[in-house]
Amino acid sequence: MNHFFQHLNKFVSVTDQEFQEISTYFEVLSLDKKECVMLAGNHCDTNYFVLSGCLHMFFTDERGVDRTVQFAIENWWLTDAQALYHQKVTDFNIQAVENSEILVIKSDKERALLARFPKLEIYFRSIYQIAYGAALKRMQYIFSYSKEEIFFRFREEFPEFVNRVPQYLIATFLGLTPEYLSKIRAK
Amino acid sequence: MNHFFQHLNKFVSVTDQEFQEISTYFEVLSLDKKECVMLAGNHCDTNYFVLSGCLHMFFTDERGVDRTVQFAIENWWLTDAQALYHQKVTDFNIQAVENSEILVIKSDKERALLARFPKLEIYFRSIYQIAYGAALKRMQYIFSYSKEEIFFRFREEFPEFVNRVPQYLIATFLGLTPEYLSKIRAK
DNA sequence: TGATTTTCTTAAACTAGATTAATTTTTTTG
DNA sequence: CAAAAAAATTAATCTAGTTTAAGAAAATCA
Repeated sequence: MNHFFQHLNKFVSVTDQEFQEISTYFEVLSLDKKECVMLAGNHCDTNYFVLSGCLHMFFTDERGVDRTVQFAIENWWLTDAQALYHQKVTDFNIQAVENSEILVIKSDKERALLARFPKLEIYFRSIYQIAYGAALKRMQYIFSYSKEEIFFRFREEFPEFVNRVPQYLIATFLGLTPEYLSKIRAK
Repeated sequence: MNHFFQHLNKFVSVTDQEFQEISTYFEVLSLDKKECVMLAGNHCDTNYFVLSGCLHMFFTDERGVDRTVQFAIENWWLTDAQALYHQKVTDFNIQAVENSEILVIKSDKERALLARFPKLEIYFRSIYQIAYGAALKRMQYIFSYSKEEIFFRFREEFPEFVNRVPQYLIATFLGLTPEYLSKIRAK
């Protein structure tokens, strides 16, 4: 919970007292590795914040292969932003990569929270702006470089990450097969 | 300008009087086809809103090929969100695909605007949330389908768009070569 | 500790899509 | 309208990365 308080305060000023009230809008949840919090086919009305551990959001493609579209480690928010915004059914799953502690907030609570503390709009605007910028950067990588280069640049930039997460998840996140990733690493 | 007023009012309530004041933060700019408003290598401190026409944001990859990462038509915002947020140099260009009318706002003005009208945080949070959601959806498409399928699905979903924008721009946006796009269309 | 499950590796055959290069069609412009 | 520039097509060649299939290593669990 403390992580979240600190993260909030990077973007807006929140007093201890305010945070006391803010935290009543959330639930804390402990997840075991492989446990899921969001399932394809369900209505998406929840947003998740990672206190510790690691989650990933993935979907199952037409041939039955799981593809990770987003990882989230400490201090990251994760949800199907589109489905959440439009109150639609999602076709993504969110699953714990490691044992994790997360904050959970339903979208009606989130709306109430924002109404009660308008300055948190600034916080969420920043979060989404950063996430959107990162997504465009990722597009740029995918279009710019060969798969081999994408992997090496990714490992360069996020070494802790590559050590922490199973290789085959990294592979689908970067858009290559585990076999090919294994091959290019064997140099 | 009217387009912008209507777009704002889809997300927050803004009176005519308020809008009068809001509009003083913006500049209106007319662009000829092919004209650029953002250039790789420059500091990114501006955000753009398309009133009419069409822009695209692209970068030049290592081999000198231009790659579109984002289109923007009427009622879309466009900028390098990451560079804007961190006040960094951008490596994207923004160029008019057609003759266009756009709104321009510098980031210091944008900050001032948000300070003056806090409810606009809601507007921008929504904009970025939607854009982020769309970016993840696009990742999903790119990883799910063959390039051939990506094109046909894209054309299915945005037919006006495909008719309006040169094919070779669509091609780099979808991550395939103009030659291959031409080939798969020839069926 | 041994058994089971999960993750990673290796190698051969195959193909979607890139590359190259030349030509045609369409659009723009003076 | 003719000339130039921009956009689209075609076809042959080539390769980065996938697929398939099987085995090895590591991690988990009872």
